[in-house]
Amino acid sequence: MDKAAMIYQVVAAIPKGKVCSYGEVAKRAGLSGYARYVGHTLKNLPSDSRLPWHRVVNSQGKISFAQGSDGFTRQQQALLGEGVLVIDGKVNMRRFAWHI
DNA sequence: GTGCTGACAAACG
DNA sequence: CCGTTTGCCAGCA
Repeated sequence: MDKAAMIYQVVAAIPKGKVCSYGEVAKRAGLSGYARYVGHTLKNLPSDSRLPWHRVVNSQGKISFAQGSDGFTRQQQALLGEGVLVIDGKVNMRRFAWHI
């Protein structure tokens, strides 16, 4: 199984309305320490991919894009659309963090 | 092969 | 809470 494929599986398994950190995704994919690789993989996603990449944030619960950037806005809107509260680019991990 | 970069993370101060 | 430092791994020039 390809590493990228493992990451896709984990990201695709994140329930709607929940979020997960890059490090967590990497761990659940059996790729401990590959947090940065997860970011690299999501960045390379084809535009026609239906992967819920917007449910992945950094360990601080913040969107890993510069505020005001295109990616930032799209991710924030996608999360808000699922009922995830995003304030100042930060997600309330207490309520929306995904854990098995 | 070497060195820098990046949608990261954890530990410090 | 914020900035810095160190550790990580893959991709690219």
